Amino acid sequence: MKLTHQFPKSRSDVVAMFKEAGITPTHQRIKIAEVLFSRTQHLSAEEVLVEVNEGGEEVSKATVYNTLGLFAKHGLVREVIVDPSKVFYDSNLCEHHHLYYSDSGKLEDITADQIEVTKLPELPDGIEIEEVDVIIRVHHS
Amino acid sequence: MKLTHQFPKSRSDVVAMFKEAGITPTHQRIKIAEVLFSRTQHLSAEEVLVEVNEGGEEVSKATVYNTLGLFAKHGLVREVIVDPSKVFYDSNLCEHHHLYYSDSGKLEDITADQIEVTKLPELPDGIEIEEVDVIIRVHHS
DNA sequence: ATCGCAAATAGACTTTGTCTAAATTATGAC
DNA sequence: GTCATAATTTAGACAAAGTCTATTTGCGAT
Repeated sequence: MKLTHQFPKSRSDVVAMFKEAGITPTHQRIKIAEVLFSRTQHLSAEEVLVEVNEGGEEVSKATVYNTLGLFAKHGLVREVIVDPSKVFYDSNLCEHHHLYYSDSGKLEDITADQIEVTKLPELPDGIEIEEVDVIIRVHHS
Repeated sequence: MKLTHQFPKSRSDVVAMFKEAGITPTHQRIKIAEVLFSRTQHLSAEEVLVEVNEGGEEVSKATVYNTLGLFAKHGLVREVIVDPSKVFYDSNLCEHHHLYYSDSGKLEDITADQIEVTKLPELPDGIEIEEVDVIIRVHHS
């Protein structure tokens, strides 16, 4: 198991991640990463904004959005699109899928070994797979 | 193959669908359904609004949103959540999955026989599956 | 130290979607 | 048919997520 899959990540873990990804470790980015990687979780941008600003320091909305986008671009977090009203940022870096409770809006991880996708379609030349998302939408009966 | 899987659907097909679902067939709902079921396609609410109002008659924004939500609730269309900025309404009633081009925003169907999900996780008691979505996110390389 | 550039910021703006209160239309009883 | 009632539609105000712009800040290289 890689260091980058341990939780919570310390400030130095985060900075090491940034270095590996070629991301300049600014104060704000480190703060946001510390919030995200305190444990495996799914946070919306708004939730990150609130949590980051709970202490005294201020991080602006624009920076939170920019930074989450930057992290996603570099594979440090995963954007999970299940709720039409907002994007979730998932700090779980292991391969996995999602269980979405449409009645409560809650999102849970499903480890990769619990789902098997055995057949995928042939794709045209020049088309590259980014990700195969499996989302199980459930509700309380 | 059921009648309800033929495209395009005529006005009377649409009215029959409504009857079966217990939906009052108003003028506006019929118009919206005719647009949706002219062929298998993925339309956003905005696109439906524009298309519906291309002729002379007017259907309001609120009605389009209400109606699409109503159709989705009764299983006449499927909400596809792949793009964080808008919901797609899918008129394809057969079981299938999706291919999403993240660079162009284009959405394509993948027939059910092209993907095999052979293993699903055990779910807690009292939890009911609504839908298993498989989304293959791709881009041009 | 300072120059230059990347990053951060406030706040206006856009877009998607929701809500409300009023007007219209359909429905059922008679 | 006509009335009362309920369902549906509507315009426009509103809300929330996210983007954009112009300005400021601050770090890295020299």
